Amino acid sequence: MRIGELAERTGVSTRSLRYYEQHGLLRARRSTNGYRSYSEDDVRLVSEIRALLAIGFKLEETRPFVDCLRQGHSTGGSCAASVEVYERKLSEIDQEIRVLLNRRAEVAAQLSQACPGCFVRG
Amino acid sequence: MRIGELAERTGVSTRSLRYYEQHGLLRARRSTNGYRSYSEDDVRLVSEIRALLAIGFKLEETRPFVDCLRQGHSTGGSCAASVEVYERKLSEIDQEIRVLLNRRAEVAAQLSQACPGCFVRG
DNA sequence: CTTGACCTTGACACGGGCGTCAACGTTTAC
DNA sequence: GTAAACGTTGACGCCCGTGTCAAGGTCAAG
Repeated sequence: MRIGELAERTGVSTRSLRYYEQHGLLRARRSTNGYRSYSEDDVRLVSEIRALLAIGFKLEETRPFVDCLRQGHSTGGSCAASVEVYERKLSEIDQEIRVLLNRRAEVAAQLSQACPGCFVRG
Repeated sequence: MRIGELAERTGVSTRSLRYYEQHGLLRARRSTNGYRSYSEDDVRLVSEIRALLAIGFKLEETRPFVDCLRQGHSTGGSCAASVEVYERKLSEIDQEIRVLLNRRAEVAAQLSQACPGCFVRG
């Protein structure tokens, strides 16, 4: 299929698909006219990328998952490198949560000082 | 005092001070030679801005606090507009925390599926 | 042949706060 | 006098994924 159909089937803009390719995450055969040509596997691959981006992964972090799929695994997360990224991401998220909790406490403290009558739940 | 001294006393780069001025948060008198001239009050003002930025405020969101200080209040948070920003910020932070918690759960779920032996605390 | 839908590459814009450099004026110290 | 340290404005870069536009090639339908 061509890029337009892949875009439609995955819900991803052609701009993004070309961007993924530019960064080596998506590879396309080329037709004789120069058009990109994709297979069914690429639909899954793009879906995997989007699913990861949706839960806060950076594009670069999806690379191990993409490689994993290319190596024939049914799931992008089945490889050791992917598991490592999962675990690293977990700790990053935990760290961000800690930062936000600290910020929240700080803001709440300042608010209650500036406005003693304001009740701050939490 | 001139910009270099203000930068040193507040620990803020001159670049940042000019940036704040460019966005109307900091105002400087000008000496005859064109140099910016600051007062003691500006030290407090810059400190207020930095304290707010440090807890996740956007620069624009510090404006009510700055205005509040300019109106003679001893604390930037003593004005109604500031309190509103505090409260809005609190709910924004809460929302971000919820998003991160959802992401964490999602990542943990995918990890435990990809690697059943991996123990995920939380 | 023309129209229009599709494809190609390349490039600019965004947001946000700041680093950093250029090119130049001023003041201070020697 | 001159060098160093300071000041000025203006501009570009960064991150990062995407929108959007430009200028063109390709193909199917009429």
